[in-house]
Amino acid sequence: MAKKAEQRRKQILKAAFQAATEKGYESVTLQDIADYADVSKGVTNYYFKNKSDVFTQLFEWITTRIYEKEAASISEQETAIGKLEAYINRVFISPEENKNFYRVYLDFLSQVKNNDSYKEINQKFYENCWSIGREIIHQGLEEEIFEVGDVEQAAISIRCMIDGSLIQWLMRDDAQLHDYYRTTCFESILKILQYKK
Amino acid sequence: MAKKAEQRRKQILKAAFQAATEKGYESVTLQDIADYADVSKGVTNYYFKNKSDVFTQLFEWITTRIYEKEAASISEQETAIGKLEAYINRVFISPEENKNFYRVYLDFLSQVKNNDSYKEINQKFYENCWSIGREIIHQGLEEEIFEVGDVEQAAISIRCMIDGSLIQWLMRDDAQLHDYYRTTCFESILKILQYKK
DNA sequence: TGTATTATACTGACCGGTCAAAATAAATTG
DNA sequence: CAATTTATTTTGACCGGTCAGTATAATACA
Repeated sequence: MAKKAEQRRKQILKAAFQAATEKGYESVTLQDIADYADVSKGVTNYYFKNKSDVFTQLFEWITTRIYEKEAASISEQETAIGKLEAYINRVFISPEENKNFYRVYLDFLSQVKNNDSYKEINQKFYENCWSIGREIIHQGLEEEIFEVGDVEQAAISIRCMIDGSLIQWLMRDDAQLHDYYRTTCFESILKILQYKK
Repeated sequence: MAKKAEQRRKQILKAAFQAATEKGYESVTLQDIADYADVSKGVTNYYFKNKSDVFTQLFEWITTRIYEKEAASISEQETAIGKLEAYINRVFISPEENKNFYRVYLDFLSQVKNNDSYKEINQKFYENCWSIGREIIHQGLEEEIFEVGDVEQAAISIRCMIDGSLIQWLMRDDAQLHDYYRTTCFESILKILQYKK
C-alpha cells in the first residue's frame, strides 16, 4: 500500500523530469506531468502538496543521483589519477545520457535565488562534490604527485572547473565538442593540482 | 523623434532587467515591465514586437555590456598579470554591482536550450570572452611568464573557470565569500596558465 | 488638424488547485 | 466464500485568477 504510493511518487517525479527536459522547468504544467505519467490531472495533487513540492523533490532526487553516481565511479579506482579520470568521465559520461540531467539541473540553478529550499539542496550537493574533490586531492598528496597548498580551495576549484566546462559545453550543444571539453576539463584540473609525473 | 524612441526602448529594457532581477526571468509580466518603466501596459507592445522580443534584446544588451566592460578593464593594463587581475576584478567587481547582472545572465543561460536566438547571442558572447583570454595569454607568452601548449584551449579553460566560480559564488549567496571566490578563481587560472614568477 | 504616442479596457487562452463523483481495492460479516 | 460495507485512489469538470496581446479611446505634439 505504502509501496504503491512510493511507486506513484517516483512515476510522477520521472514524468516531471521528462516534461522539464522537453519543455523547460518553468513551462511544465500539471497537465504535462499527468500526460507523461499517463494518469489524470488530479493525481499529482493527490501525492504531492502542490506543483512546487514536486519540483523540490525532483531537484533533491537529481542532485543526489548525480552525486551517488560520481562517488561510485571514483571509489572503484585506487590511484589519484584514476579517481580523477573516473570522476571527469562520469561527469561527461555521454552526450545523450547526462545532457538532460544537467540541463534540468541548470534550470534549477537559475531558480535557486528565488527558492530557499533549492538553495539548501544545492548547498548539500556542493558539499558532496567538494568531498569528492578532497578525496582525490588527499590521494594525490599521498602519492606525492600533486602540489596543493590549500586542499579546501583546490576542491572548490575542481568543482568550479567542472561546472564551468559542463555549462559551456551544454550551451554550445555540439556533440563533437563533448570529448574536447572532457579532456580540457581534465587537463585544466591537473594543472590546478600542479600534477607532476 | 527616432532619438526619443530609442530612449524609450532603453527605458523598457532597463525596466525588464530590473523586473527580472527581482522576480526572475520567467515570472516577469508585461505589467511588471510597464510598472518598472513607469509607463502603461500598451507601451511595451508599441516599441517591441512582443515580450520575447524584449528579452532577446535584453540578453543581447547584457552580454554586450558585460564584454565591453571586461574588455575596457583589461585594455588599461600593460602586463599579463595586470590584465588578468583586471579581468577577474571586473568579473567579481562587487557583490551588489554585478550579482544582478549575472543572475539574469544565468536565467538566460537556462533558456538557451529552448531558444535559438539566445544560443546565438551567447555564442557571440563566448567568442568575445575567449578573445579576452587569448589576449592575456599572448601577453604572458611574450613576457615568458606563462607556459601554455594550446592557446585556444587555455582561453576556453579561463572562461570555464570564471563562469564556474561565478555560479558557485552566486549559488552560495554569501557576501563574505565574494573575495574568496575572486582570489580562488584568479589563482586557479594562474595555475592553468602555469605561471612562473 | 492630423499624426504619433500613451492609457485603458477588453478578450481569449491557459493554468493551478479543488472537489464531487466514480472506480477500485480492502475489510468485514453472515 | 460471497455479499456488503468501508477505505483508498483516480478522474475530469470546474472555478478563480493571471497573462499576453489587441482594440480603442485619450492625449500630446508638430
